[in-house]
Amino acid sequence: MTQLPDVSRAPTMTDVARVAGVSHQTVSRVLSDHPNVSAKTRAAVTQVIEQLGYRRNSAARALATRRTHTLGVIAVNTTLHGPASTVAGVQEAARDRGYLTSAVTLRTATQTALAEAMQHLAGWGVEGIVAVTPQRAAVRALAALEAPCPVVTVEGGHTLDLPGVSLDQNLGARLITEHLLASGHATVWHVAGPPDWLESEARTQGWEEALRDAGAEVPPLLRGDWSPLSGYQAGQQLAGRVRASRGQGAGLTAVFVANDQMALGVLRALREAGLRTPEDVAVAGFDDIPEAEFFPPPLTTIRQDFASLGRDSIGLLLDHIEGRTDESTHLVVAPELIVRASTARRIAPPGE
Amino acid sequence: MTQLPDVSRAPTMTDVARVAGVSHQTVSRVLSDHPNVSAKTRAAVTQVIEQLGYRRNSAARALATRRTHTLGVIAVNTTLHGPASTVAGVQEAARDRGYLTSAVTLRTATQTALAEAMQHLAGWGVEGIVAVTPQRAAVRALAALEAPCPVVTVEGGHTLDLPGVSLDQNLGARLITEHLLASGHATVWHVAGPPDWLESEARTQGWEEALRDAGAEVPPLLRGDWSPLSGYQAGQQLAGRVRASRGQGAGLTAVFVANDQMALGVLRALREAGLRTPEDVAVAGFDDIPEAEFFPPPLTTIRQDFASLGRDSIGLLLDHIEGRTDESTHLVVAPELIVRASTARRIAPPGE
DNA sequence: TCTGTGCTTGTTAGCGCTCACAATTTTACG
DNA sequence: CGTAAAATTGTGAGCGCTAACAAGCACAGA
Repeated sequence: MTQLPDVSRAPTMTDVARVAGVSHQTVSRVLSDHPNVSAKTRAAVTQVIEQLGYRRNSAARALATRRTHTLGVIAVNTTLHGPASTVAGVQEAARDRGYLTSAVTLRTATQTALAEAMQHLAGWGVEGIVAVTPQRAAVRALAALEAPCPVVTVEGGHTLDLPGVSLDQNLGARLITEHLLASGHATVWHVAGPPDWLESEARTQGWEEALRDAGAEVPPLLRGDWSPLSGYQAGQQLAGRVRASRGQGAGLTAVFVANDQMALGVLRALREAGLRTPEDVAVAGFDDIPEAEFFPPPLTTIRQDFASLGRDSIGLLLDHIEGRTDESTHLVVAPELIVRASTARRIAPPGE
Repeated sequence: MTQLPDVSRAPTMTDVARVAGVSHQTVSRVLSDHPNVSAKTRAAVTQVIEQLGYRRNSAARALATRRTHTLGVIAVNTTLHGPASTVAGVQEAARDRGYLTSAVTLRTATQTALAEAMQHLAGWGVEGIVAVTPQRAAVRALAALEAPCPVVTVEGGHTLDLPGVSLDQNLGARLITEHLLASGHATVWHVAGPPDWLESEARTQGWEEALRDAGAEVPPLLRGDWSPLSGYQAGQQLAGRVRASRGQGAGLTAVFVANDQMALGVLRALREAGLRTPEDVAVAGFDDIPEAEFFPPPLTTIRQDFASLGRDSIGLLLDHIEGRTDESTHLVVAPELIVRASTARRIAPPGE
């Protein structure tokens, strides 16, 4: 019934104020939940806002407050499960905290590409950047760059003094290894990921430490490149060793594979070699990809909580932006061991 | 040597103007490549911009031009290869065209979730939205919503009158099917994806059409859910049929699987059943995921050019935003057949 | 020399919002 | 009741930029 202002463009705060019979500032107060507004006024304004379909202009707001409330995400390889989930987690967390995120996906993390991505984001006035950079080279390139805003890494390790958050890969590997040792295996073999990846290195380290702590023999390392094929090839080598090691001291009865995809390849190679899992060789993975539960047999693995990884990275970033902390902090998220059929307990260790 | 203005905050256009001895408007002209600026002035201004490290304030620009140059992306299931690549393609294309993108990832494409995502994006004044919604239900929900800006769908089919762009799934399926028929197979079996997915339906349709056009028998349909496990199960059924159909008219010698992941499962089931690929049964997939080339054997499949899918969707969206077209258009991207070892030509069709 | 045309530059007024402050009303309490 | 304190509301300026217009200048042709 009230007369509407010009329909040709989106209503402004002043339009709302005029219709509600208050000042534009009062409208602003209502919108930002300022305490000193009477309930009656607040209700009236809210009603007019609804009625006009008013929506705050974020550009004007950003100009006046000098805050864009926008964050940038730089990620490499977002087509893989891990990075893709992490980016999704970051975006969700940022959205919950009232920030807009914009993601830039890089094919390769060269310094040039990283610099360009930063320029792009800086041009839009992002207040902070989350960099999902699991490779050592990428983190190094990132650290060398002078950023126009705070930068937080995810899965970037804590070798350099960039603040960041990562999963406790080391602990995850220990959990897996200890679980296998506790299940009655004399030692645990390991198929690692590529050397430049921080995740890969930490998992290898955790595995080795767990073995040493338990006084178990440390078998030679096999290496893959995260792909199922490389796991398959490693699996073939392992199958050969199983036969060779039969009846000897610490036989090959358990394998910790650095990710689930490679584990898939290992499982298949073992199966083709006539070895049963877990009866002959127990196999564990890392990541808990959605398919892992349906592997033959269902895979024991480490679950990574990407949502909380995202939440923590955003929390850390906002701490820096809003000046709650100056030091470069490093948060670590605890992983969770998921035990499935591929590592069922050995009832009676045979032939030892 | 020139005196720098207050360092405590980022330099503004006026700062640049003062140092360069021109008006702020001239600086603005240089920045927006306006033709009527003398070479000398342009050079001087450019140099000062460099020197001060000046960067245009996008919020102020957006406020003055009433253009945010921001686009939204709404996607479901971005942890899968297809959607993840598509989103990356969209983001890259938008960036090339000078737009900022912000992505919202949904777990499930309910109408509520879609509406919330739109509200979020609308709050930041996005000028358009790209929705990556491969499920029929999601497109329907989207069409029912009244959007605050132009919306373009990717892989949303052209059933409803939303403009969009999609891969020619039908053609892809035909290419695969015709390739198999041309290789000497009497007919081609099919493992389809879940029924609610538009991609799945179009692939099934293309397969069926190609068979009918060639006058080939249309075998019963098997169905999976995109996962390797479901492919494995379908593969087991297929293996059973192979034995049953030996020596009969149109035997089971070729299978078109609706995506590469399921094809992986099929390959394994066939292998376990003692059947060789491609000698006994040829297998083809769809998507060309990075692993497909390394499957045992390397998989014949359909490559989807996600980058051009992204580029086209952004092109279409900007056409709508900038008023170059009013009608809802639907673009279709042609797929590419990648022939690999899994469908090697049959030299002499045995036993027929 | 004068006028007209095109090129180059400067001036002014907002875009829609928030901040700091001022003005007004209400409430509290001696 | 009166007055101080608190709560509520309004006013003006300005965030950094672009659009529209105005002004200055050089150069051509009459």
